[in-house]
Amino acid sequence: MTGLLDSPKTKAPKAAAPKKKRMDPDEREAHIVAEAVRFFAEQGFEGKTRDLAKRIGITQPLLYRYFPSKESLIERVYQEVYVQRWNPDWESLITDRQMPLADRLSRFYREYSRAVYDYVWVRMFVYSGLKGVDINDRYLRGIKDKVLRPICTELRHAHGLPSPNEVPIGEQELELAWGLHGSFFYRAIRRYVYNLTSAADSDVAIDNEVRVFLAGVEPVQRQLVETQAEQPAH
Amino acid sequence: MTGLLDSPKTKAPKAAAPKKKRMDPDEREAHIVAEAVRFFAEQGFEGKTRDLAKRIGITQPLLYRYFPSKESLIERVYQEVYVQRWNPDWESLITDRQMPLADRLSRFYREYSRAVYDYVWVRMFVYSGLKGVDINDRYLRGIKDKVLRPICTELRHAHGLPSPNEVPIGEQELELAWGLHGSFFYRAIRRYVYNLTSAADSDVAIDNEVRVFLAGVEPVQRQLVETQAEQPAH
DNA sequence: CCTCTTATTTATCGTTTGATCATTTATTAT
DNA sequence: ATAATAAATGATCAAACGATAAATAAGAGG
Repeated sequence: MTGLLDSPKTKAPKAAAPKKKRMDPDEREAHIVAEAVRFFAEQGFEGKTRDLAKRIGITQPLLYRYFPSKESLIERVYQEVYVQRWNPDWESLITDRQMPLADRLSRFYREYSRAVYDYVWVRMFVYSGLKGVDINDRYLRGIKDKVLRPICTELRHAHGLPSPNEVPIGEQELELAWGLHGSFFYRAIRRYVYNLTSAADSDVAIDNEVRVFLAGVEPVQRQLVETQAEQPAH
Repeated sequence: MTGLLDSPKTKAPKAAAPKKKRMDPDEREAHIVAEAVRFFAEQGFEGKTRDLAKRIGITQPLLYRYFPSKESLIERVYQEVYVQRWNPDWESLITDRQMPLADRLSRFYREYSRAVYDYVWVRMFVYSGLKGVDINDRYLRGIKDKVLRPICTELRHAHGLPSPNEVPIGEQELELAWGLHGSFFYRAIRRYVYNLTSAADSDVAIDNEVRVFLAGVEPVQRQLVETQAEQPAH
């Protein structure tokens, strides 16, 4: 199972620990990481190690027995959050032309939301974006290549337009797919960054967004592709 | 000119100061605020006062002659950023039925982007969202009431559907408008939070998004309104 | 029971950070 | 020029922070 970010580590978190004054090192480490993930998602990476320790129920110096520095703990937290949240099957789902495109997009965004529509994931992604960590750039490049470009390609096919081999996908055309993606992801931002609660069911909202998009995108894409065909390289 | 956030202060920033060893207090204060705005937008509110002072070209204690605490400076920065960025004319623009709806939406989002599609504004808005400052909640409530609900109402009118007085606007219906708004604002996030550069012209992208939205939204909204009419209160 | 190992704590160091105060120095008024 | 005003600096404090080292105590093995 290859993630969208290539990362070597693959380690399943252990089961919850019973009340014990002294923990097995592996257990303790897993426990620290698990709490640190939520802690930094809430407080940001400037969160204080003393606060984290208090929350875990240990003393602050104990953190330094398991991680040589705060930075290394944060590094570990990153891995914990961003690894294993991408299912490579999704790429073939989007391009599976035996299924109607509307179903493919709905299913993809429903399943993708299961992995990503999550307090920790969203906040940490935005935090690291603001801080300029390279993770976002890599990840979004993956989104572009493995989701948005394929969507454009499938739209071309559905609308009887030339394939990307014949006419490359232009910036504005790609922006259409970003629009769909944005209407999806912005809901997560509203919820987990802005803390807005919505009574609207996410799956239903996804279906509706896909319907609106597919019902309206054809003439716009057609125009963009025709323009692109005339001026292959701007 | 009433802002989307009700705020009392209205003070125009002065002109740039010439090289002078000693500044007029008003000038100096304006200068500090102007630099602090960019500084906190970059670094976040945990940015150090010493770094800020070095950047301004003054000593750190001088900040405390103009602001009693770091917190008060941040408060001032908030006001500077969020006041005067809302044009009340936009509300009447959206509801001006003498103009085609497509033009209204395109014009609104083009003009709105002039005010909001900005490094400082976007980053600070997201920062304060993560930190749980109340500004976001108030602001987005304004967006909902002054932009998204009106859009839903105008869509109802354009599609010959009952007005919100007869059938109230449901959550999922509102979510459609959030979708348009998200496809717009997510582009700003990509650029200023994730630091992704796009060759796509923003105004063109807005026009395309509005076109896709208007061309595809009708059947979905119709279905939602009909469902809503049957079950007025969930 | 005693001993050994080591997980965990207590105490503390060096630095950073927001904030204060006495001093200096540029500018204005006389 | 001289005195008065206050803008700006240098020195420094107290608390907070990441990190270290020595002391404590929980658990395993004999």
